[in-house]
Amino acid sequence: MTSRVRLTAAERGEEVLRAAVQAFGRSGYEGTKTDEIARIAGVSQPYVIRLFGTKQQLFLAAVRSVCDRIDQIFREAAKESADLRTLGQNYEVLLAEPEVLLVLLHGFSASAEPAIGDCVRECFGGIYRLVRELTGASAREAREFLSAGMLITVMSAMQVLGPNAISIPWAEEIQKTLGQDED
Amino acid sequence: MTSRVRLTAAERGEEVLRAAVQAFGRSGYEGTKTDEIARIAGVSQPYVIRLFGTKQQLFLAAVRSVCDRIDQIFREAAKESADLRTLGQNYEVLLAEPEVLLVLLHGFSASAEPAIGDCVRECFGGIYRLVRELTGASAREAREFLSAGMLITVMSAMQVLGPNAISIPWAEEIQKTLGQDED
DNA sequence: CCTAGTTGTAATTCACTGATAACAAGCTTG
DNA sequence: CAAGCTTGTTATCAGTGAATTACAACTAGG
Repeated sequence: MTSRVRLTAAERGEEVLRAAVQAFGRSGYEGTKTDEIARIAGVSQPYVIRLFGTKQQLFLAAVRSVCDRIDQIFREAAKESADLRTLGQNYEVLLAEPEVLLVLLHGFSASAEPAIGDCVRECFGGIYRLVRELTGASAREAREFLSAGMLITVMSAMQVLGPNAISIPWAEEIQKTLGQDED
Repeated sequence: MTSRVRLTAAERGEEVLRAAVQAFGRSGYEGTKTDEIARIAGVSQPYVIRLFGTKQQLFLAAVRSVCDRIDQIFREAAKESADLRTLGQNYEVLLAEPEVLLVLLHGFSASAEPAIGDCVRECFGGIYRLVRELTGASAREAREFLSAGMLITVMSAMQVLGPNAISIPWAEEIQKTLGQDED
């Protein structure tokens, strides 16, 4: 019926994964229906399942995908200048790709599910280690850095930060302090 | 069948609300079934719905409830000593009541739902304002304080902080830095 | 060109879940 | 003690959503 082109399973899988990041970012693990992911990707719902086995495996793939993206951003930032300030500025760039932060947050939230918890702990631990390696920051400096990142993440989820953010006094007050020195 | 005592709707509502905080803390908004809440509270599932109207309204009540709890903890802490350090130490006390932090986190995650977003923004804004009022902290100090709180919250969700936390090197490294001075 | 593998869909299943309705039992107040 | 309100349950429904199965259409290699 459709005049869609045929892709290899790997290519189609990439498209579905991108759709999954969008959808999971909006509605979380439990809240997202595989049907919705299929609709975004432009394929049928059963095919989404066949490509990834289960909804949970697709979610894990989405979490790993956004962690890779964060990894990538930090590595590129460190090429410019290997300090926390530069990494932080680039983390805020992620506000323009809200799905990335949101999938991460939904991963935290779904950590009670054992398989998801394992994956999320590994990913977050990886980011912590990467930050310290790239910048040579102390544990405490890295902790403060990640803390700020977590606030940005939850504020993004609350839709008070980033593009098309709801304008609220307290949120703007906090936002103004984000550009300031960390030490 | 049961030899349960009859309570007033208000009293039973309190019990159901406590059960809801437990359940939503574990499984989030979408992931928690009203049936599970009913089981914990020891009442039938339809009664849970009748007491709160909808699952969403019950979730909102749970979010407000944990915000009140945080409010309460900060106010009590400030009676001892009205500074961020004292408030922070008391926030860490919440690690012993993980449901509180987890419901808050699940609230952030579910903020895409308009009614939930409104409620969560109001609650979080209230906490920010309260912290500043109680301690006289600057916007930036308050932001750093809340940032640390958010990291504690997500680490609690990842089960790497608090009682019966999974032991992981990077998590313990971060935890050690939490007691240190903030400035 | 035909056959075997690959990509994809339609139809269906089946367990589950929030919500409603109808009903039962207990209190309380005149 | 009867009538009416409150507390609570059982039965049920209508919708849904992940997963399975069977099938169709395309493609490539011999």
